[in-house]
Amino acid sequence: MTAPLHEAHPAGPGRALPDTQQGMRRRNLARVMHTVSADGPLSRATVASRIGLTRAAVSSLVDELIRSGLLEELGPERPGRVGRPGSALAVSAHGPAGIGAEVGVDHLAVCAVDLRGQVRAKAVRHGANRGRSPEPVIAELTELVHRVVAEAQGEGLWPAGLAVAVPGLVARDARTVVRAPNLEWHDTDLGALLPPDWPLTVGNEANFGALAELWLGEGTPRDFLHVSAEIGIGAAVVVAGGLLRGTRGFAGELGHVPVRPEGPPCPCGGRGCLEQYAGEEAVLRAAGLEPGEDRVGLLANRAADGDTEVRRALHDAGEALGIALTGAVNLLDPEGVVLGGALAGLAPWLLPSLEAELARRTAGPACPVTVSGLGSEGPLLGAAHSVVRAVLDDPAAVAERG
Amino acid sequence: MTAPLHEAHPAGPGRALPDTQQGMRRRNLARVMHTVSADGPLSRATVASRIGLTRAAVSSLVDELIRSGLLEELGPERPGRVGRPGSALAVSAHGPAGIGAEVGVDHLAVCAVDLRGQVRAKAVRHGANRGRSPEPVIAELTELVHRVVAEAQGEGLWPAGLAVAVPGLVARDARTVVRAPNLEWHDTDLGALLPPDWPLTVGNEANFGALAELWLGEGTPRDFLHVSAEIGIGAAVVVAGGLLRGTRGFAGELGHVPVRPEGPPCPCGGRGCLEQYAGEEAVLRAAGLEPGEDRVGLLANRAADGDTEVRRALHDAGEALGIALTGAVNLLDPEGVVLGGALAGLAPWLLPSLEAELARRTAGPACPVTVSGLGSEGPLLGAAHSVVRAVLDDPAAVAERG
DNA sequence: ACTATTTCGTCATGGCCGTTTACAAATTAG
DNA sequence: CTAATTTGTAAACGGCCATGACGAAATAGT
Repeated sequence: MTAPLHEAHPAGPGRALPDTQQGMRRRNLARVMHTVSADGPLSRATVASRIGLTRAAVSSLVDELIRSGLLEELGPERPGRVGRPGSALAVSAHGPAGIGAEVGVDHLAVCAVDLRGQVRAKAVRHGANRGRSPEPVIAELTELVHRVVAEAQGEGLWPAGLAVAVPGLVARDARTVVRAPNLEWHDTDLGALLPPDWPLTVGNEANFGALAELWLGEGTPRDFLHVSAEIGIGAAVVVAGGLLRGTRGFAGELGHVPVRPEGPPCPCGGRGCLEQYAGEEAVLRAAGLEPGEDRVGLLANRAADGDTEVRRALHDAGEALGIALTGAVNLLDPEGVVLGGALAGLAPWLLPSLEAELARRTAGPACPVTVSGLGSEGPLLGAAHSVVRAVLDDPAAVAERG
Repeated sequence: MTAPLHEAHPAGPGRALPDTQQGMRRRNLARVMHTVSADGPLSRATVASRIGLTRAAVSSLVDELIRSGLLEELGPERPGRVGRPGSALAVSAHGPAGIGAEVGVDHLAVCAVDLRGQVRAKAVRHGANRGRSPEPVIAELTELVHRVVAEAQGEGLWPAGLAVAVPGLVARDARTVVRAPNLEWHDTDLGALLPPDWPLTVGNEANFGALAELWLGEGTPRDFLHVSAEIGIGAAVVVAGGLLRGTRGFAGELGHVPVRPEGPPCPCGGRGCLEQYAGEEAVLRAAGLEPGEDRVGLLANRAADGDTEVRRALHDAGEALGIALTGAVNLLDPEGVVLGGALAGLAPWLLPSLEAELARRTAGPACPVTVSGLGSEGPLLGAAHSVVRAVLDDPAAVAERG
């Protein structure tokens, strides 16, 4: 019953439901959930006027949602205005929870997020996973999932689904990891390894990071480009509040956009790809550093210390990013560009040259570039929230499992 | 009541309607129209099973559509199978018609297309429009519209709306031409100049061309990139069967994607933009030709004659296109790339180098590049069909006007 | 303090719409 | 010529939202 991640939100809540009365009911349940979730505690009357139904209809919908444990009645509102005060409704803090998991290159993490968006349980396990075979890694992850679920259940929550963020390309079935270079995994079906019988979604780390930015970022627009560097350089394209995945699920490969057509050869077969200028390896080499643990932190420290070689390397990387982004911005006309993942930490030294290139090459006002405020938690939160969004999108489907 | 063109189709038929019983009815009317329109004559029972409603419900919907003149009963189907034969339904050939218009640099054209997609009336007027002020041009266009509408009415059709394709950027209101360099028009509100009281949509020529490709092309995928060169070089991005317009409506500016970051300066402010290598002016200069009338035809003729200078110019342009498209393909992972407009006619000499670059720079199988079969009629047909699609998307809205 | 006013939530009624069930019509298979 | 199958329609049914009325709970005015 879990729709592919990328199709969960292109046209708003629950658009895949049939056009029969039951489908209408389910869509309206979803609209109530979305409205209450988005705009805090709300009275039935307010919800009614926002979504264009009558108070009576909303009353009936709310009753059903309360019976299912998805909505809670908080009690009478503070009056303020004339008239009988409404009864404040909020999304339940004791209903379903979204379980998010992340397979990082050197850590595993799992968390549970309730419908209000609060992280209610979390478990992390450090240790390098590069080169380990999938089975033991997933076994460890499964153990963390069980621990987090137990903790969440202690608070009255129950798991509505699991979403796993991995640093690699994921097939459109949202279960199979096609290629994860930094883990050295190929064509691995995580669905067979992960035990839960509740809905499972596997997705690309950068994509979940972009969704976190969309759902959690302050003032994030509904059309933007999210650029992150973990495995090479990836961009997630968000259009109309939904992720653009591409025909094969490979959209957003910004790392292989040509920056200088006759530049250094790239493993992809091309020449002068962005990764040859702004990829982790390229930047470390240009900065005169050896690859090793926590390379990004090292770069940031050296740059902060005023290391000219490192600063020059980051300056040049920003320039290349600016050139590649100029192409992307011309093509997509997004409302903004967000730097996330490792790029966020290096932004102070990347941004000047990046923005200069972008401004220089754009006719009108340049596309604003901002830095993600979610730190390294983006993908994990995005994964957990994707499950929560699925509940909001079709509350009727999940209510049956309560 | 006319939705902006680009939002007419992102999520299928009539998705903006309210979730009330009447909205449900309207959406189901739309689904019946779309089904019958797409898959030829169909019986009520077949339609019912395709869209997942019961025969009784479809009967009622079809009755309403027949009464409105949007559907026609063709008579009993040829039996073939056991059981009572169904009664074939087809979209009406005597109902509403979409009026499409095109303001070209050296011609004006108007046509009427019926719900079946047939061109039923057409009028063209040759003559250069470059530099003329909008008023007299629009007056001439209006006269052509009246003539075509009269002809269509003679065949029992009535106009359901007008869509105008212009070679320039159009504001999101779908009425105002922000900038049309080849016409030398700026900030012109065509809505004020065009008389019809039926719905009006003004759109970019390249976008309408891409929609024509989407709706009329043989085997055109639902996710593709349509590249055309009339004013500079424009690309239309089609995602999930809908046009991607961008925040300001400027998406698809492929012409200003950087190809060689330190190449020749471009009026846009950048350097080495695609237009500096594959733009009309650049190609003519490289080929050693003077700008003048029918420049594209001249290029094609010379190339066909084996003029080495021209062939080299086109080879180089194809190379630059290939580089720019590599970036776009990496970013969007489309199912294919379609060359339209003037590029279609020059394809034989552009394609080899274009495809070579694309293949060289892509890891997996290269994105297939095809050539539009619609010739120069794409934008005009796309405009007319956009009106037809609007009717299919909300038949109830248009039935009232019959 | 008391009344009028406003707003909220609910209930009963009604209308719209797709489903279910039943049936006549039209064809093929034997 | 009968049995089987499929189509289209009609009537009864049930679900769902709209409408209108009502009691409840607050404010505003006297």
